[in-house]
Amino acid sequence: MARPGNEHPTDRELTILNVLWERGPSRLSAICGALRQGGSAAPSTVATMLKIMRQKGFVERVSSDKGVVWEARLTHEEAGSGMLETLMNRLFDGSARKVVLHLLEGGELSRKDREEIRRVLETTKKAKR
Amino acid sequence: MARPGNEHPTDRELTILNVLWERGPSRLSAICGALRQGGSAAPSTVATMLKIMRQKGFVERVSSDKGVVWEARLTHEEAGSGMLETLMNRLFDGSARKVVLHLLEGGELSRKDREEIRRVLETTKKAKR
DNA sequence: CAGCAAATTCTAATTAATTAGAATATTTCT
DNA sequence: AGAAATATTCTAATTAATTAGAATTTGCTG
Repeated sequence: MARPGNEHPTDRELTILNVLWERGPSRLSAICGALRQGGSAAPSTVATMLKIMRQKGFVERVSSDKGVVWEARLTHEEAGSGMLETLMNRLFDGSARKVVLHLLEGGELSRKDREEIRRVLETTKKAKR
Repeated sequence: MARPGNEHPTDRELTILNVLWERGPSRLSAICGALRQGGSAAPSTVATMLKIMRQKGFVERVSSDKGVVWEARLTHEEAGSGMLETLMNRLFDGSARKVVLHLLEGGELSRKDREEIRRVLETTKKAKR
């Protein structure tokens, strides 16, 4: 047996997905253009990547009237939830509480951020569950 | 050029690190034993993995009086912070706030968890920053 | 101490991920 | 249309990650 392949997008794949999430369905050239900001990205490289991502179901290839466009099938939301959950399980005992506390103690939240969090906590206080 | 290699431990590497974090410095056999719960783990496989992880600086090989033991050099804390930060940057605009809100809204926190979070928010309210 | 058992290292095979040059197809401009 | 520019696909090379069989070393037992 050899490596099993990741269920989540890789780091490079994410850079491509990010473009699609931001700009919506795009043609290859547009993706390459967007990626050029911040490093190299030969068109053929991106194309190969898209092919593989397509096999994984992360993106879809759609032939519109004006050539081929690529669109994300995996949503930003799904990717975020999935990857955060995996990380949570692997490094935070599967506890969302631990993740939150880690962030709170990490000092990466401004006063305003904390305000907002408190507000959300209040709002959902009486919610079910 | 080809793949650049990940700065963070891979999923499999994390399973090994988790053992070391839980049990402290361990010999290969102990690691294999711990991994056996939950899938395969040929000793030679784990050994190869440790060798690579050593090159990456994730673990250290220490010859004690009673044979070789392996210990984690990368701490649980470091791995958690680093990986969470990378994920945050890639999928949450680098915003800890967004991660927290995502978790709050995901409904994965019990009433008790939310209590604790609120308490921590209070405590650090007047802190600097 | 010989012999068995457990532990460790050596060596190598397999697959995923990443990269891009060359070839081909398409569009655009004169 | 013909040439030039642009976009896309084909093909293949390179490296990381994962796996483990075989060989070797180390430790224990009778």
